[in-house]
Amino acid sequence: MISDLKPYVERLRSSGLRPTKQRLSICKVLFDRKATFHFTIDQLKKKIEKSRKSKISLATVYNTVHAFKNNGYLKEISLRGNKTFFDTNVTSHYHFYDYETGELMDIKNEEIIVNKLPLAPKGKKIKDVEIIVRVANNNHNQKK
Amino acid sequence: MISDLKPYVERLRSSGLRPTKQRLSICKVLFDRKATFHFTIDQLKKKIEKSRKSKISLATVYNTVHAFKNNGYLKEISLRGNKTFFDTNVTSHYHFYDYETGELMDIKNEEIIVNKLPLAPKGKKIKDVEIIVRVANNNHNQKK
DNA sequence: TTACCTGCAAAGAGTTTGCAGGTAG
DNA sequence: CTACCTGCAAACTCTTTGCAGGTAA
Repeated sequence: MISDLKPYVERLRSSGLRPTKQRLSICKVLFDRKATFHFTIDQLKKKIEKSRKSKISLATVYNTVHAFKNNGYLKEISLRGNKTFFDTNVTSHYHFYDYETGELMDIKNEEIIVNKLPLAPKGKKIKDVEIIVRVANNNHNQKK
Repeated sequence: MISDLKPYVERLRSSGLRPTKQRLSICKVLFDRKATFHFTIDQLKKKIEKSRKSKISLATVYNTVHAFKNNGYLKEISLRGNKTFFDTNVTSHYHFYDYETGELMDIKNEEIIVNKLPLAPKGKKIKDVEIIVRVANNNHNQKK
């Protein structure tokens, strides 16, 4: 019943982090899953605490998540508002964002076809293209 | 040399706001221009204060900007990080975002062609599609 | 005169940082 | 043993709110 921790240790090491108990609990919540996981730091912290049945320091969650992001194990998503969202799906894909629920959903890469992209400003290069498709119920009023 | 204030008064009234001196200075900075203006509240406040040569309350800038946004005179832009950006260009268009300078630039609507969009989740309707094309110098390292 | 507005300051929300005691290697 | 890590709390940044005095209609 003990899950194999080697891949987590490896991800931590390659991100420049020592594999500690706390960080292994973070990894379990992040990477031991089939479906994509979209989260804010706060949501992640609560999930980890439920999973390990004890508190974890916010600072530890922050530094681990940021190290994973900087090493390509997590993606940060652009959203309006002042919360930072992360995504365990680091492959190229886009998102639905639901106004009412605040939920993010993946859109498979092949479900959006972009046929023309602009030239980057001179001296610059395109690094990535992010697409957010905002959805709401038909009767939803987008104004606050 | 006195610019015609009528259109500003109208925008304010139609947003449910009384035309006060402070709000007219906000309008001048926002709408008396040819090129698109992308800004954070803080940048806008500084610009207004330079333009009118006296302080303006942050609360006034916030409530006016939010009223304009809710009435379709300003657009809010999705970006990573915890700052809220606004755009005076409310027509359909997309953005370049420069990693190095933190600058936003408009992309004309016709410079991106999207040929396929996913179906919205059932019961939902697509409200808008936001595209951010991130650019950087060729030698830029995206990691922090 | 009444309802709304301004400016200030305090309160909130999210994120980052500093440090003393603890742990991995 | 040394360097790194954890947990806590304080500090920061950005945004929102409450309120007393002021202004538009």
